Amino acid sequence: MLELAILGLLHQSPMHGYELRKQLAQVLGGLRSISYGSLYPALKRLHAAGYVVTDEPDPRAPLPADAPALTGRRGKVVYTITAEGKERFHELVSQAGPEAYDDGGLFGVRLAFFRHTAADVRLRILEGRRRTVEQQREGLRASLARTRERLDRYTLELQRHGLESVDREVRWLAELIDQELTDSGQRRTDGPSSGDADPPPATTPPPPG
Amino acid sequence: MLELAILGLLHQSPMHGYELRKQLAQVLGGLRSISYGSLYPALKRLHAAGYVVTDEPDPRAPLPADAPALTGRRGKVVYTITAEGKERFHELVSQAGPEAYDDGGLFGVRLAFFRHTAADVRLRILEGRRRTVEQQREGLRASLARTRERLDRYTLELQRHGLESVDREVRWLAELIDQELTDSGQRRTDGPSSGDADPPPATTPPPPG
DNA sequence: GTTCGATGTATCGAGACGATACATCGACGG
DNA sequence: CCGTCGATGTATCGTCTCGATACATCGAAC
Repeated sequence: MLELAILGLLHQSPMHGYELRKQLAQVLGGLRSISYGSLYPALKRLHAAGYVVTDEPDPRAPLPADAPALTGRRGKVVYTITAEGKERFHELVSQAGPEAYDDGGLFGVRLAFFRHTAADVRLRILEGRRRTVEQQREGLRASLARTRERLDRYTLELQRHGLESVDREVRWLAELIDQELTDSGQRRTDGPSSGDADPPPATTPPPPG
Repeated sequence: MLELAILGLLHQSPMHGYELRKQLAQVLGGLRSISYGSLYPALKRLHAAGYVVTDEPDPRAPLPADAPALTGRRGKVVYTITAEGKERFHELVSQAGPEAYDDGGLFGVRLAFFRHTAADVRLRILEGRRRTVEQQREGLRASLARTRERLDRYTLELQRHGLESVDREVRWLAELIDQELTDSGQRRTDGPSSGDADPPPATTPPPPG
């Protein structure tokens, strides 16, 4: 999951780990943050896989009193995405299977980089996510109906609030899907409207008919 | 976190790991489930600490072709809470510090066992949680206001939905707090109403005055 | 009588987390 | 001129959780 997020951010511009973490927290909605204990190992993996390069030959060497005169040198490492990394990113961003939406966290990251995702893939992911969450909702509803008598007030409130959250997510997804359909419907009659979304990376499905 | 949940369930009746997992999923609201990879190690820890006992002398011994004739014996393990376990549970359930509400998951578990928690602790936890979530909300609001121009439609929607969720949680918590206050206010004029909540485990703060 | 799904215990490797250590930097005040 | 404070910055450690998986038993359905 981190892999996608990091590549996505580096896709825009090279960055330090520190900056990466801040942007990540921002993209993830401020709730989901990311710890260094996850970030640096992830960067190491990406580096080992050749998806990113660093501007320092070996960031590990602590320059052991050999060249202390060098002012600028103090371990800062800028990570830059490679061609392979970009390829990998587009590969990840084009996956439309259950792995893309079954987990809420990953889905969030996917959504955050939707402007790099083809329109048909976007639609399939949104609909998959909706199915998943709808099933959650039904399970929750059933469980609540079955046990509502035996539950004390607090557990009941907890379940009720959880159910409402899931319900809201379903409605939210429905809105997003509607927007997608509307957009792709009026694709040629009207220029795109909001934000800085890329000109859709092609692969747009033919308008219904 | 698991520790509290497991002890809380075993507090009601002894159980198998399997059953424990199902009940856990139910209590946790159906969204947050728990995997065996967490459950069994947790049980092992609790067993090592003396908080639970098993009905099998050593569940590890696979009876290696020694006594295969024994029909009933097939590794089922029933876990029962001990006196130390109950003590530990009440200790955990009485903590009112930030650790009780800063993490949403743990807070959910705490809420699920609120009927074992003293009224004043309940109130402090609810208010602590509200503060935490309110701060999250403000951070989110500020971040959204600061960056709303630069965000594409999808990221914007993501943030908006996240903010709304947090906002809803704040309102929900406010309702719960109101109920707590109302209840403790009319404590002697009216019998308790809903669910099977235990008669409050004492430690009720004296009515305001 | 056998195949199937629920029940049931258990471990493995991958990876995420919080805490923490360490180092540099600019700014602020004594 | 010095100290220290908070932001920036890299990195690791131990602990925990997860998903996947293996294995075994059981009742019922076919």
